[in-house]
Parts: sequence; C-alpha cells; structure tokens
Amino acid sequence: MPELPEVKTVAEVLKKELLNKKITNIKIIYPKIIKEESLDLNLLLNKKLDNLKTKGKFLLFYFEDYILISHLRMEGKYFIKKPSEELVKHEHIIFTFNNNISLRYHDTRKFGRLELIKKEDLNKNKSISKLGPEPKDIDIDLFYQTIKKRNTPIKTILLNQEIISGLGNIYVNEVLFDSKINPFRKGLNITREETKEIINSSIKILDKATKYKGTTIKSYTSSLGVKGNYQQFLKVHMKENQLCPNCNNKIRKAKINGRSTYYCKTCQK
DNA sequence: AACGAAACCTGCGCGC
DNA sequence: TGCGCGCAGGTTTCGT
Repeated sequence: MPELPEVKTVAEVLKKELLNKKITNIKIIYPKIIKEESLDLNLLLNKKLDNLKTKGKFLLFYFEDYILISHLRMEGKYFIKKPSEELVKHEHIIFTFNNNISLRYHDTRKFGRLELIKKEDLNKNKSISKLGPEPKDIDIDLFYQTIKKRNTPIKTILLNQEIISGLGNIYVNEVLFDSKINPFRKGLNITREETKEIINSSIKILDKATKYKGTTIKSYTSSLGVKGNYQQFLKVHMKENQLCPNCNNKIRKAKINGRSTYYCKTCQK
C-alpha cells in the first residue's frame, strides 16, 4: 500500500487505535525487516505512542524519546488484531499494546523496513534526511532548476524521492496524464510552465486520493480492513488498450526504467 | 554526479 | 495439472 495517500490513510487509522497506548510486548519473527543500523526494538517496551506522522512515504511512530521509522515498500501492511488471534503467514513483527491490541506488520515480499532511532537523530537519519519535499511543499523554481539539468525521463524524475517525495508509480502515471506531459520527455525539455502544471496536478491528485483513502487495486492488498476508493478515478493506470477519457484513442503501456507506464500518446505531448 | 540495471522477495495469472 | 515466465503501488546498491 505504498504511495503518500495510502500511507497517510494507514497513519490515520493507527492513530485512532493506538495513540497514547503503551507497548507491552514485542515479538520479532523475521528480523531482516529491521535495518541493521536500528536500535534494539525492545527499547520501546513500556513506551507510550505520543504521535504518528508521515513524511513522504514514511510512517514515523513517536514513542517518548524514540521514533520508529517504517516504510511499507511494495506490500507492507499493518493489521490491528487481538493478541489471542493466531499468527498468519507473512506477519513479521508483532507489537502488543496495553489496550489489548496486537499491531502486526505483514509483508508478503519482505521489502519493507523498520528502524528505531533516538528522537533527536531524525534529521540526520539516512533515509529521512535525503527526502525531497512533498508536492504541496515544492518550491517551483528550485524544482525547475533541478529537473532542467536531468537528461532522464520526467517519469523517472517524479519517482525519485530525493527530488520530490510521495509519488509512486500509480500517481505519477495519473499526474502526467492530468498535466498532459508525455512520460518519456526528458527533464531538460520540460518548461517552467509545464513544471508548474505537474506540481499542481500532483497536489490535486494526491489530495483527492487521500480523501478517498488511497487506491486499492487488488483486494488482498487491503490493510486494516480499510479499502481505498480512488481506483474509480484512475484515468490511465492499468488501462492499457482502453479509451482515453479525453480523446478516445487507445491508452498505451510501456516501460520506463523498468516501471509500467500508461499514457495517451495523443493527449500527452 | 548521474544514470540504468540488478538485487531484494513472494505469489498470481497466463500460455503451453 | 504442472511448469516457466512475466508481472506487481519501492528503494538500495552496484557498475559505467
């Protein structure tokens, strides 16, 4: 469940269930989910969840003087269960809270990562410090200066979290359709005006997708029993050979840097 | 410094 | 039915 709207949705639900609750037990089933440089997760025992924020696609769990940084990557999910419920396949880390809730990190492909840090180390953390701004915080001129030096497709630039954070493959496909930009165009050929269009579309689409609690493409991907509903608004993503809602030509599918790219050759110049 | 490909994993759907 | 291949909402690492 991994782009910004889905991560924000997860944060909102977990906050409702767990804010101000204390961790009473931690069980690590598959340790490789935890980054090597991480502090020992057992430092969280008896700590209270003070806050839960997001930054780009990261979840930040604030526990008194520590922060647990969580990235879901491709298929990470959090399930809220009762401690008595038996473990199911792919549940890798289990946190028990004092309100009789078992928070389970579930990840079929084991790509997700957890890292525990001291609160004061957040801004020097390797993952977090490299992150670019989310679309709503982008400075158009700075962003334009960056992309106009890049000889790589705009699609690839928008997926680069060091340049702009929060967009993933679905929303980049949708943003480029909305802003009428061909995904193969090189950064250095994008005008300042087009840059502005891209950012405006990004803000608009991420906001709407967040409002609809994200996009659920495969039912098994739903976490926490929360299903997103933005899929009904997708215009190109996963729509190969369907008709473009603007011009009725066929939506095409191609690969850009190994990622499936859906676009309308007629509308996206 | 910037770029692309490979690596990290598992499960599903498709064609034969 | 079974096998092999390609595919999946992401990031990091490695080689050029």
